[in-house]
Amino acid sequence: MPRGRPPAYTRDQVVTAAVTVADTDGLEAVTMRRVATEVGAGAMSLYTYVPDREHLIDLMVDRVAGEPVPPRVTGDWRADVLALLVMQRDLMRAHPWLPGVLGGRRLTGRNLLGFLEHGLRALEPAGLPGITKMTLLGLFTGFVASYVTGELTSDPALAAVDIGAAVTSGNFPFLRKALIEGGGGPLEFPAIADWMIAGLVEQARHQQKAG
Amino acid sequence: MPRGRPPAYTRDQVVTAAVTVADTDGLEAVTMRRVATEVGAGAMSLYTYVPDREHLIDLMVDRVAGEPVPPRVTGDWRADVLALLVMQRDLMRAHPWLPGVLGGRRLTGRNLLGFLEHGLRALEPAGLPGITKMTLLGLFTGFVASYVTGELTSDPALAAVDIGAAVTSGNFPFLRKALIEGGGGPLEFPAIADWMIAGLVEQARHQQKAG
DNA sequence: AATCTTTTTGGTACAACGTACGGGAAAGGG
DNA sequence: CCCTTTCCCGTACGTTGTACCAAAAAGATT
Repeated sequence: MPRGRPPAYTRDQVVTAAVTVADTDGLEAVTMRRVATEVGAGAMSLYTYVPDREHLIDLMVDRVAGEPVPPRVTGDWRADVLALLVMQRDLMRAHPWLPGVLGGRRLTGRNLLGFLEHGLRALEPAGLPGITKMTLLGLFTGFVASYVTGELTSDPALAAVDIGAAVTSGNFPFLRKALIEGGGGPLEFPAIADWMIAGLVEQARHQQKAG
Repeated sequence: MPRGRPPAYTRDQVVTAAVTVADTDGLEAVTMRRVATEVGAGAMSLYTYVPDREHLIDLMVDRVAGEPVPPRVTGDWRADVLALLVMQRDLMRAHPWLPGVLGGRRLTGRNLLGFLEHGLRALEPAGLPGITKMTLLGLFTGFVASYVTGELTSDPALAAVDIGAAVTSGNFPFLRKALIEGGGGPLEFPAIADWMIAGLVEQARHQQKAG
């Protein structure tokens, strides 16, 4: 039987509140005080459930990583990995703060490790060293993150450019032309993701043979 | 002739100091007070040269983007873009804070626009709509950033995983196997970057035809 | 020469942040 | 009934970005 005063909240509540705040008001709104208020607790009470803010973000990542149910692995590694990346993309679009916190983050938590496990299982038939498979999965996820970041900035490149400066001065003729001319819808994610998967795996095989 | 009290410092000095601080102590060490101290000015004096910290980071990005001299465009778009990406990678390794701040940032500044211009010029012979070219360049840069982030975390995947938890519990057999088995050197950047460039451009062409 | 106008300097100050500290509260075990 | 353990959370401190303003330093004007 547990001794001492029983907890009034749970770690899950805290993480859930943090994710909700991040989803609605962005990651910078995830302050200890704000999350505590959302939970209904005092600010310092959070530290019973979480060692610090950085760790809380780790938990947020692992939380949302547990939302989607990964599709069955069929044995067709190319299709299986593609399905995984499509899932990752959907996840990042549902939680726009996710791509931004993924870089360089330590992989902790059951769900995140589960993601990795699933990817490794999907890549198994491709026949590569384990470390190489992990490297590839990291590259894939990074690619998805940067693709989604582009998507979320609403119009990948156009909106991100200080158009006035570019077009006014005559110093950027190609940029000027690219901005003026229209055409060319957005690149479809599944197609380019599929290409990436096949291409990088093939590359890894080549380098394996050569090295 | 300029009226009023003459400035004691320059915007360039401020940005240089900020970049130096970021290079040596990381981006989180780039505080207004710290940069001001480095310059030799009072903290609030920085606001004469820079509207706020976020803008200062924009300027830092544009500053380092002006360091390398882009190689000549030869007309072989595949090789030209590859040279550009190799240059980007070197730049990010020299300034490890760079990959982390690139996501979703507005493209401002002569040097950054120059980068884009150079990429567009290199991609010109590939024959694609301007917007598509810009989207591709964004994807390329994102890929380089995530590759370098993996590199800088010292061992792409291995170090990033909480090994103990994975191997101890029997829940992650594939992960366990991947961690135990050795082999497979790191993927060589130029090779996979080259593959990406060729593959994505080809994909974009296909989608252009279909759409 | 004296004053006015314009611009930069940097000290003071404030709100918001993460979080260390510690006293009080709430439970079970003796 | 008290002791031990655990949790709650108010107070407080150091650090952050930056608003505000008086003082300083220059050219322009009289």
